[in-house]
Parts: sequence; structure tokens; C-alpha cells
Amino acid sequence: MGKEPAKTAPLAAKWRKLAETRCAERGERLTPARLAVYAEMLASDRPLSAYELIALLERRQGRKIAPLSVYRHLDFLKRNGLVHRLQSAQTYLPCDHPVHPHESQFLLCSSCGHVDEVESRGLETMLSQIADEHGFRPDDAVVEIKGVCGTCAVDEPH
Amino acid sequence: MGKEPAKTAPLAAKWRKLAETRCAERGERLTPARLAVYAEMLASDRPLSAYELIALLERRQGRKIAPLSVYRHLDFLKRNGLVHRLQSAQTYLPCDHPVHPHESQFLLCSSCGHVDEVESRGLETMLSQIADEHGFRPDDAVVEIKGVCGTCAVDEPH
DNA sequence: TGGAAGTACGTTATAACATATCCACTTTTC
DNA sequence: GAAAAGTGGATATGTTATAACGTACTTCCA
Repeated sequence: MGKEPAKTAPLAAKWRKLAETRCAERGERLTPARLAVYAEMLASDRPLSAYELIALLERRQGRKIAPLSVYRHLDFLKRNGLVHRLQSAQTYLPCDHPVHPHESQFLLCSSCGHVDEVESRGLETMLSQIADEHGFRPDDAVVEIKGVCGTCAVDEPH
Repeated sequence: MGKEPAKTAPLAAKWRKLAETRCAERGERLTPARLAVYAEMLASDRPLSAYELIALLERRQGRKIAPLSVYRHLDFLKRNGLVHRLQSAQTYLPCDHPVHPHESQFLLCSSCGHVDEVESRGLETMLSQIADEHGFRPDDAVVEIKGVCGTCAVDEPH
């Protein structure tokens, strides 16, 4: 009847495939521990702090997990373009644009906590331009817009 | 012969005046402790973490300062538009555009640590536009561009 | 096939960043 | 001058992230 308790959050084939493909392409090893962190993040509807993630993983796996392990896994997943870190909230979320590695911008709803990942080529161009005007060579840009999402704005109008 | 040791970092009249005016306008009290934090930040050529700031203030004043005090002062200064927090570095720096309160964007040099504060009306428009396209009502946007500044780029070309 | 090099990851400890709670003192306001 | 609001010190704690060290497991190649 009952199945063995799962050690990993349910993970849609789409995301598993993405992770496997991405890592294979880059010659990186997608271990069970790394996949478990990725699956746990995908199972959440909002960004998680590293320590929330630890608590969830500990609950699911029934054992203690050291912060450093989770940070290492997060670092791995970031390196391979599978997750992002929200700098202003110090939380982590899976990348929502699976096709290619990219710079992202985020819309963070302060009401429901949901985060929308968007990609604006126009914005990236403008950022380059601003950097250029200041003789600055950009590597990486953080763009995080805080506010209220459409759904929440209906309930609590301005 | 020597003067009494100063309890506050040297503070150019320009900045003192700005702080006084801004606080007076807003009915806020610019106390010596708050001014000392502001002066210490202005005396640095790069952003400081809260704890670096504590160490500098302790050294200058010859007494222990609790983290909470400094965080309160930073909060006060932020509230009144005199300092900014860099979200990606968790550091603080004085506002460099004294004329009016505003949204800012930052260019962070990973080589020398210097940060350039810029203000692009065009960028702000584009951010609003992106938010609008997603039915999102923005309150506040974080824009932090990491890279190498013009001065450092000369020494370590791409 | 066995040994070197690299990677993964567990364990313990600690560093770095930020806030809570409580209380004493000062300034403002009435 | 008493009440209320503001300021900030002291102590403790919470949260986020990394250091340092050791072990095991791959990979690869001689």
C-alpha cells in the first residue's frame, strides 16, 4: 500500500530534465543532495531564506543539515543558472526562465510575497548605456523592484 | 598645545548644512550621535558595513557602541535621505546627490571598492514601464551594477 | 589496478549582519 | 510641572553566511 516516504520534494519532469541537461552541458555533477535542494525550492511558491530551506529539508529528510551544506548547494545551483538570489531580501528562488542563462530583473510583491522574474532586453541595454557613460565596465546588474502585484492591488487599492 | 581629541570625524560645512536643513525641514532632531555617524560615513571613501562603522566610531570616541545604536542612527539617516544602503553588499554610504530626495542607482567597482551614485530619469521611466506591463505597482527599485570602474579598467584591462 | 587529483560534503566552530526588550534620561507639549 | 514623545544605553538574542578541517567518492590515466 503505502510508499516509502519520499526524501525529496516532488519534482516535475520539466525541471528535473532542465537541471540534468544544464549540468551535463557544463560538465557538472547533479548529485541527489543538490537535486533535493532544487526540488524543495521549486515546491515553494515564494522565495526561501537559506535557513527556511534547511528547516524544510530537515523535516522532509528527518535529519540535521548543516547551513554550510545548503549554502554550497545554493552556490552550485546559482553557478549553473538554476536559481537566483534576491539581494534585497536575502532569499533564494528557482530561475523561471529555463531556456538560457541570463540576467534577470525581479518584481517583488510586498503583500503576498510572490516574485515575478522578468527579462527586459531594453532595460539591459539602458543599464549598459548608463555604465558606459560613466566609463564603467559592467559585469552584472541587480534590479529588484518592490511594490504590489496586480492581484494584491485589487484588494488593497492605492 | 594639542587640542582636545575630536569626538566626531571632520565634517565639511556643506554636509553639515545639508543635514541640518534636511532635518529642520522634516521636523527631525539631528542629535550629536546621529551627526557623528553621518560624519564618519562621509570621512570614508567607500561604503562601510554597520560593524566597520561601529569599530571606527568606537576608536574615535574611545568607548563601546552597541550595534543597535548604530542601526538606529543609520535608519534615521536613511529615513531622511542622507544615506543609502547597498543591498547587494550590505553596506552603507552617504547620499551623494544632496539636492533632493530621490531613487538612486549605483555603480560598484569590484576592484577598488568605490561606488558611484547615479540618477537616471530614463532608467526610472523604463522601470515604471516594466512594472506597468506586468500590472505591478512599484514602490521602490534597487539597481546596483557591479563591474570595474574607469580608473581600475586602465590597470586591469578586460 | 592502483594511485593522484579533483570534487563533494559532513562536522564543528565562528564571523558578520540585524533586531528585541527593557529601562533611564531628555525634550516637547500642554 | 506632569504627561507624552523621542532618544539612546545595556544586554541578549536572532538571522545570515563562511572558515577550517577531515573523509569519501569519482575520474582519469599511466
